Amino acid sequence: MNLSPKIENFVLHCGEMGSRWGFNRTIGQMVGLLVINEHPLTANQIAEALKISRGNVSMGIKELQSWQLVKVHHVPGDRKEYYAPNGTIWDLANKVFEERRKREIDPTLTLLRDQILDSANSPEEKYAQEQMQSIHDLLETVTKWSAELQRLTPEQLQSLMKLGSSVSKVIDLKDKLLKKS
Amino acid sequence: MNLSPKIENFVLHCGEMGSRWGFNRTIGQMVGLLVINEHPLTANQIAEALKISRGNVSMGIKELQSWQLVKVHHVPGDRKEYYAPNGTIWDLANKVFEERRKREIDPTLTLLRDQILDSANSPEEKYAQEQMQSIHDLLETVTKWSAELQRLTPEQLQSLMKLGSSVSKVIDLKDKLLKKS
DNA sequence: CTAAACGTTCAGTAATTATTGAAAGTTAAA
DNA sequence: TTTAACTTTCAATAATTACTGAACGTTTAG
Repeated sequence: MNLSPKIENFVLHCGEMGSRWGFNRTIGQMVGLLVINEHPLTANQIAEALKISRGNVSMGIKELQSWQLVKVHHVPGDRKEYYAPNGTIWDLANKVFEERRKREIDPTLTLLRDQILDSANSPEEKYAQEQMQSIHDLLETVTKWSAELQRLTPEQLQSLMKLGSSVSKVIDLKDKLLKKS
Repeated sequence: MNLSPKIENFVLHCGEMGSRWGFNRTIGQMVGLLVINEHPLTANQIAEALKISRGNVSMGIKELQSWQLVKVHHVPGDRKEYYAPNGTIWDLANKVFEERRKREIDPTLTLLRDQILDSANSPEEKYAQEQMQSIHDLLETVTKWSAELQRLTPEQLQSLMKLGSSVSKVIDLKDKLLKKS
């Protein structure tokens, strides 16, 4: 496993971005490495390519599996496990998006639902309650929207995104549209 | 600054979520505190409420300003600075979203643009190139889409998000719609 | 000009998070 | 059943990130 400079560059970049995408540097590099290689890699190949310990690879793979970002391949007559990205680039991005929604939004939504049920017993709490309600409504809207997007086929999604500046036209015609349906 | 249990609960939760939203625990708490309080707070009030040092508040405010999440108020005849959220809940969410796009997507887009210009000189690089192109296209689509969403008024945005399950109908009618415009 | 009241900076330290590597677990061939 | 070829786990440690508090900077009132 000797990476060409171009590929190494990409992998290192994924490492730097790793923590911003929700994992850590090593796991970012692992994603980059798996995505950029046409063929599945063994844990040892990953350890060697990234110059990290075998144990670290094992933990990283475990984490990536919890995000559903990798799948395991087996070669007949070979006991090693071969790891590959679990789907296309598009699929992976979707999974990251979904998983982050679960981690970044769902817990707050749960908390807010509980808090809102309690009644306020001071002016400060009254205001706090209102703010919590706003946050709740926002997050709920985002969650529903995100569920809708997940239901679309990749083609529909691309189609929607490529609407671009005509999005506002769509919105303006929404009412007319809804009457038809 | 003595927080009621309910409010304290919310603030602590914001702290726990802080790092998932892109900052750290203290800064998460600061956002929570500012949002949940009807009136702007001074740095000392923040320090006291969150039981952190004055210096930490100063650094936190600086960070929040870089995200454009707080604004400063002044009271005539009072030298203290009063901090408040920079807009509605909706505005804040938008700013976090936008800032995160800058940090999580833009640097990768820049890298990929450069890498794609270079020609591949081996089969592995050929494949790598294709993958990078896919990632690039995906990120570019997301970036453009996000720019579109930023251009909408909050009302239009809400309206779009509330389309819910009729999103697919909108997409299916896209062609018809585009012909009209 | 001086002092008081504020804000900022940053070196040192504390807290958290990531990594290693050795030990233990698992599987299957011989 | 033994052994070899793997994977996993986790305590110790390294690396990173966050926080404190003292020193310094700035502004204004007296």
